[in-house]
Amino acid sequence: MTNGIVNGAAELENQFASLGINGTKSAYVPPHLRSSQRAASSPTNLNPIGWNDSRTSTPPARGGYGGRGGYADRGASGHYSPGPRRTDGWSERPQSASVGGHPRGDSAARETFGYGTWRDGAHVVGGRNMRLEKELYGDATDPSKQHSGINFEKYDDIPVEATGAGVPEPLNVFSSPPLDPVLLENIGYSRYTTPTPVQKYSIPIVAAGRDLMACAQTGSGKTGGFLFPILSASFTNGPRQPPVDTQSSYNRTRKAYPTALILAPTRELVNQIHEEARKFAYRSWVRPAVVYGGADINSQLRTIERGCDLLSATPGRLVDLIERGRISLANVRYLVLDEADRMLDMGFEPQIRRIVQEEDMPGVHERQTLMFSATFPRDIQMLAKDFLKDYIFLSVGRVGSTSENITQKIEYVEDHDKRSVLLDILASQNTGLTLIFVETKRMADMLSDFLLSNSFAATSIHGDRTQRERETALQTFRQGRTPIMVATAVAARGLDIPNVMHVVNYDLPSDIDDYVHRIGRTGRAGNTGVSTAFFNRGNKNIVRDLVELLREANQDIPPWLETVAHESTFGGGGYRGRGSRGGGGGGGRGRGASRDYRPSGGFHSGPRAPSFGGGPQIGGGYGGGYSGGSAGGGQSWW
DNA sequence: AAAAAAT
Repeated sequence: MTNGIVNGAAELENQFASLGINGTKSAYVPPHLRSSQRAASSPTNLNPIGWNDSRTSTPPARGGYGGRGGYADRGASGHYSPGPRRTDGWSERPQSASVGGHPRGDSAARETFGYGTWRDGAHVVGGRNMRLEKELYGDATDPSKQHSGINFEKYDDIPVEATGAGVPEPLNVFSSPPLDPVLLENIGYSRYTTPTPVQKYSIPIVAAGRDLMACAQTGSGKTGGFLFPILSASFTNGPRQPPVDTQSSYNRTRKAYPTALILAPTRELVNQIHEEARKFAYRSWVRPAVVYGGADINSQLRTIERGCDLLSATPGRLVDLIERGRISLANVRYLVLDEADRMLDMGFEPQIRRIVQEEDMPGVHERQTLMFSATFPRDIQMLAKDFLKDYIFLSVGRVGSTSENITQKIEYVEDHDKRSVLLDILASQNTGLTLIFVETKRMADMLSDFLLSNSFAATSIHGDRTQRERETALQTFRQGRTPIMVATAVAARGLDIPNVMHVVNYDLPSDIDDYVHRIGRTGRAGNTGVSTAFFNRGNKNIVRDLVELLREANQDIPPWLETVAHESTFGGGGYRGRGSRGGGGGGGRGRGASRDYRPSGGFHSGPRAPSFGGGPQIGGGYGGGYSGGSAGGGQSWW
């Protein structure tokens, strides 16, 4: 219900207390008083040789931060917009600290306005910047900033299985160690109180230097699950020395050498990850950056010039920038593949393999690799085999559907009745955001036009809209200015939009995993949500999985739906398999496939991880049985 | 079949 969004300083204090920031001994010391202390007392060289970064050892080397207009020129949509125009174009040089003529162009000012640096083997933490804090974290009343970091009591029920050799103990509170104190503060500002199950495991796993393969859905806190340990280690270890690049001596343009690379399938998703990264990198030396297609490449080039330590990217644009010689992966120490199954579905495998295996990225033993995927079919297993080493497999139970905080309704609606039924639904509710999923881009346009013409403030998001339109749509939806958004699959996964009260599957997907992801846009952060699906004869292919899912989630199942499920199971027309990927063997099934196929440590085969959720597991469910197949003329119930 | 993603 109430998701515990905090208000006021008292509450914030509580949170700090629960974060262990007060420590066991002394009272809370405000960060701006602590930073000098820390810098002074921090051990001079914790790091292996080669981690000291010449770029940051002289203050102006990262030029541009003070010289730009500061943070204000980051658009409200969250991505960087071009800073004030420079007359000298690209040729900003270290000594031109005052380039742009901004009054805050000196290094001291730079470090006190929310940005830290790394100097002489020590982390020099930046001072607080209230304006930036408000932008990053909002305040307790800003609904568009509310986040699922809060109120995770519900999440304690979510089963987690960690398998592999030497699984470290999970971490039950955010604490230092293992987390860097600066990160802990930022977690506090973000009003995260308790690690989610995936974070409880991923933090110690990554902190121990291990690779990770995690089957977890969005809403499980997996973004924090990889950002926290990566940023924490980065804060502590400092930057890496960029390799000597022969080009740079005669090339005026600088090349970016990120130490962490995060790949994700959609532009909005990388943007969202980037925004999270900005929150947690606050006041540290780490400069998060983001690149994706559809946006002006030149402004992206300028922003990565200003710092690109943790890069979130869609594969296509990243390859482009590598080809242009503007990004090198030689310094990558952490690689994250988010929504890996989705990326393969979208045909990114060649580009991903190119990025990971055919460019200058360090090999699997020289980096840490984390893969996140909702499912673990054969092709993801292959990817894991190639990209990971001796990884720990983490399986996190389904969040949205099994935790029962989403009420799922299935309505029988013929196609030609959908519009009017939708109007009825929208008219009968008055608060919260409604997200409507359709199958085609054309339908998304048509439906949002229709809603607008019926005086509903609606917008739409799909791949044929310009990136600017997409971002505007998302923004106005988040803010509640257009509380209805019609979306295609582009918005099905990963997007974290607080306060989505209702998800309408105007068109049902044919893949149950897509359905799970879609309804997972509501009921987040322990809130309750409602989902309504319009079902008709065109959706027979999902009915069996759907009924099974509803049953698992203790939802009411309309009797007619049971009938359809029964008919489609035994009456022929059996829907086989799940689309393109996977192929048989161990992996085929969506939910059943999210398990470690490796044996304990060695390399025999056979599933090992205990299962949860009660669904059929590998080899069960679909495999045998009714292979009768699609022909079998069995007539359906209608 | 559609969607997404580099131009």
